[in-house]
Amino acid sequence: MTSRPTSRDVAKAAGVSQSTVSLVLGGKWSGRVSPATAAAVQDAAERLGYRPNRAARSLRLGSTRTVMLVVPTLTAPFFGAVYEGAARVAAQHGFGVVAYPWPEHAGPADSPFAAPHEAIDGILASSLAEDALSGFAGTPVVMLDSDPAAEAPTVVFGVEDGMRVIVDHLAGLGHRRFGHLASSIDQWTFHARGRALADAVAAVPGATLVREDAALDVADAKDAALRLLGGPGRPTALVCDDDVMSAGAYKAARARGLEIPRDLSVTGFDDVLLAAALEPELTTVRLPADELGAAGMDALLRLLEGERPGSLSLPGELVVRGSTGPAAVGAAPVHGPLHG
Amino acid sequence: MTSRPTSRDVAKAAGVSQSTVSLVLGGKWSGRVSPATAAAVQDAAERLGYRPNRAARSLRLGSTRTVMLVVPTLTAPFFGAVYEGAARVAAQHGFGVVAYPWPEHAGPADSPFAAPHEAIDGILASSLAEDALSGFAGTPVVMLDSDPAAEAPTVVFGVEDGMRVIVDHLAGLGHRRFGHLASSIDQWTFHARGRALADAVAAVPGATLVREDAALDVADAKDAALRLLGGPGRPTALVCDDDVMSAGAYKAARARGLEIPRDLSVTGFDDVLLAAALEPELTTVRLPADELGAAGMDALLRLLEGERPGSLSLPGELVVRGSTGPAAVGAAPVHGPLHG
DNA sequence: TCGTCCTAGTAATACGTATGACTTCCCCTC
DNA sequence: GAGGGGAAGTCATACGTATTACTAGGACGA
Repeated sequence: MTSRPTSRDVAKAAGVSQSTVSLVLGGKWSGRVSPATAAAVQDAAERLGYRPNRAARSLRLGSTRTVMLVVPTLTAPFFGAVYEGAARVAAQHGFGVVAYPWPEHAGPADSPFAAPHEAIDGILASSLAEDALSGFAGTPVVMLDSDPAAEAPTVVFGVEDGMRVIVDHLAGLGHRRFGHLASSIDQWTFHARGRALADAVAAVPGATLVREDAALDVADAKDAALRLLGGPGRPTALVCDDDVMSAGAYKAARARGLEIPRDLSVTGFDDVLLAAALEPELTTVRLPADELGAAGMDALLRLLEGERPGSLSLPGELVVRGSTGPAAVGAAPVHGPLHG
Repeated sequence: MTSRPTSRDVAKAAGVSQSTVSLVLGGKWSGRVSPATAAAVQDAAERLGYRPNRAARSLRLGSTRTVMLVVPTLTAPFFGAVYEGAARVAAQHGFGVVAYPWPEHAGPADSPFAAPHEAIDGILASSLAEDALSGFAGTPVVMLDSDPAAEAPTVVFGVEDGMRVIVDHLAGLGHRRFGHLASSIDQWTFHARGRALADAVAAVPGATLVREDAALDVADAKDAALRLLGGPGRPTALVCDDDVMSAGAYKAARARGLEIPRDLSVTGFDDVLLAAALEPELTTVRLPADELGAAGMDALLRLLEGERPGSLSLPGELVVRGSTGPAAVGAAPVHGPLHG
């Protein structure tokens, strides 16, 4: 036999009918098939190296046991980790995951990838506006790192806590003048980070916050950071929307002759590989991307089974490294402490 | 109608038989169906939003039009880019790509991902030993960045050229004492890089090469680099097996009080985001990972159509940035220039 | 001894598509 | 007017599975 064996081949080998094979291998034979026969079937299946044909099974069951993961890109390690977390959980339930990189600026028709409407049971979409998925109406969706106000169940990071813990850390080091190197990307994640930072700074008596927006790349972030560090009364701490922007902040600091962390503290967000590669190593908030993927897949599988999973928030963790230090004394605000 | 329309629904709406719908939508109706009927069918399909059921089609055709991409991980941007390149080409031919992260040290059974033997038409495997794919015998395979001596068709980078161009660049700057910060990973890619570097250095009159092995992470690379920079007659140029290791080299240089590129030149390999984030920015060889994926997928699709694609080598490109400079005079070999 | 229930299985069918074999119908030629 | 042949479709079937409805044969109680 040159092609793959079917359940009928197994049946013939075991001397039973195809139905029996299906019953046994489906695990639903309690009281329907004798243990001896079941064992014979399993033995035959093993011997022939039988694997159920997935297409046939999908056709019969009306379910592909495949889930689509939509991400802006896979070239960012963050989303790679999301994929791996999601795929791990999916595999435990016999589901496969097909990744679908989809730049946020692209419309539904722009995607170079053929939309596999028909081949999936559900969608896990990361960092995307919900309406980008029009055209998939009717397919169960779970959104990751997106506006929790959306209709679909959502899994996000606890950005508020993350920013608060950063600001607390910096405030504890004496910082009062904060700069925000913000992403100009129109995405819920970054809006949330901006709001969270503003709130956290507002909770620190006497603290000020200035903000510059930039694209998510090193060169552009450097330019924005240069502006932040330009005038008098410059910030003593730069809070960046993500680690890559921090690299730009580093370059700007060097260009201005500022030494990190002596003259300037810098923080990131995400804790990707880059964070530990920088000099000095970057203080940042670690976001467990794989857990995001795993939790999202968990929610999606629940949704597929008819449950209605609630939205969820995952905590980040502050990782203190070498890029943050005490605020220079001379850099403190001239006026004394306010509001006690 | 709440569930998705089938070809039979379209047939009813267009007033024809299901066969006709299949013929028209399959595009094989030249001389079998009148243009008017064909138009009516297409119109009805459009109106109902008909999409062929992929499972049924797969079952009928015996082909899933899905290809598996096996990579060590997706958390490395390099492999994310490979995926995107492969998926782009696949989509143009109506194929989907399911990624399958598989750490090289894991055996076939160790993978947390259920092996979808039955659901794929072919395999694109990156940075893997060929025998890791036992158990997929009979499935067409194309190997990426792997030993071209393998049975399967292969697409690799022209590592020899890459290393030669690095060494030429450095030799042109006066360097003669080279250090190799090598990956300890037992993988064809890195063996090839080691050989290529040795050959390139051997071609430079009076040049020497010392080597240290390390894991592919910043901390371990730093330790190895410290050893390389330890003794007298230390290398004036450090050639690293990849960009991440270069970050370790930077840290070691700083620890030794060496300034890059004044006291020490450093080069990387791959040109990932990190390369441009380092200070100074890293001179490296850019490997077009997406082209690797695209070329590999192209070869695989050919293979699936019965052709026998040959192996292919893709050129890298030297990107000169700030981490390489003239060899310090005092560091030059004591004997004068040889061979003009 | 007959009806009933349980056990251990089998037969038949449907999922939605693609395609080879057929069927009409009509035009054309001799 | 008989026959050939092309155009335009339709019929029937198979892909491999999961599951529902059915059956054969005992065992058992009354």
